[in-house]
Amino acid sequence: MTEPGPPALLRTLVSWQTGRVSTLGARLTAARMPLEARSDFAVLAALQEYGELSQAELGRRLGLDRNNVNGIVTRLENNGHVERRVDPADRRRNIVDATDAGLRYLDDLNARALDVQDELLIALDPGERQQLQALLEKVLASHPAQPA
Amino acid sequence: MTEPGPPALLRTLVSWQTGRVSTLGARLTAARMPLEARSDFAVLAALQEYGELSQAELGRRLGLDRNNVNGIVTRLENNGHVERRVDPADRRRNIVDATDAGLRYLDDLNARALDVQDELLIALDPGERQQLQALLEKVLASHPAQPA
DNA sequence: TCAGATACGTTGGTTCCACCAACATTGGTA
DNA sequence: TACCAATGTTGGTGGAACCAACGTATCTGA
Repeated sequence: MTEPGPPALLRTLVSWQTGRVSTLGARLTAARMPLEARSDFAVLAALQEYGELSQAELGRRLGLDRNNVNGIVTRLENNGHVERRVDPADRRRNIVDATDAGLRYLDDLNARALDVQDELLIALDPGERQQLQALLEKVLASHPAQPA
Repeated sequence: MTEPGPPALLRTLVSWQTGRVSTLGARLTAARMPLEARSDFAVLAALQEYGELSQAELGRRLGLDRNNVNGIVTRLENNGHVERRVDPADRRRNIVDATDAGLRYLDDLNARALDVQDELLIALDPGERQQLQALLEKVLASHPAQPA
């Protein structure tokens, strides 16, 4: 029987592998929530951990560029998950802060994200999951998160 | 000074990490070749390793759906990297095969892909790279490559 | 045998995301 | 003061994963 696996040139290419795993994650995510919720999750997680931030700073911390941050924040604002106001100390900036509803929304999204994670990594034992996460973190830490 | 790192909720989420690493890989790739070459690379790698395949089988082995395979094969055909003919044994199928020029193109793309890989994984020693690759492979192997 | 289900390729369209370009406003600096 | 940099905003491009529908060809089972 023909093994329908990917060719070796791809199987050994981390940049290809991560793309596939990421797509798998998106697919599992889509089964539980609208796909756009992933951006919401990232922004709300940053606001929860760091408190209020400007849009540009959100972009820098999350690796998103400021064009996209704008759209995400607008969506969150329309849904009451976030408040946006001009920074009186620097009127170029918009200060973004999570609302209570936003934090509840975050908790919900986080629970679903952990479910996805479990399903995605079903083949790995806890030690391997920890290893994988640490290696990916190391890779990311070595590259500046460029966009602003 | 404020550490501009991503929040812990994301840093520990493999599905988010892989997305970021994949984006980094795409960025490094884009610096060396047109982005669309990544699809070309995948298809040509499969043809080199397995020989001629139908479009549907290409999709199954690579995890692409047949709509996108069609576009990629058309592009490769227009550039003389691939030949496409109807399977006489099953006239529903198109048999796709790499040309000599296509295989040379593949070698070129592969060399660049390995350069990208080196730059992407600069923070990992050879043992860690091997570990990361093996863990990702294990994750992928546990999930059926769905599209056709 | 033949009628229905299935597989394949193709076209056309949607959504998400990364990215680029340009602009007005505001703040910092030489 | 004159210049430059940062910010938010709008509008647009391209890649990739999807979904829907269609015609053609093959297979299956009644």
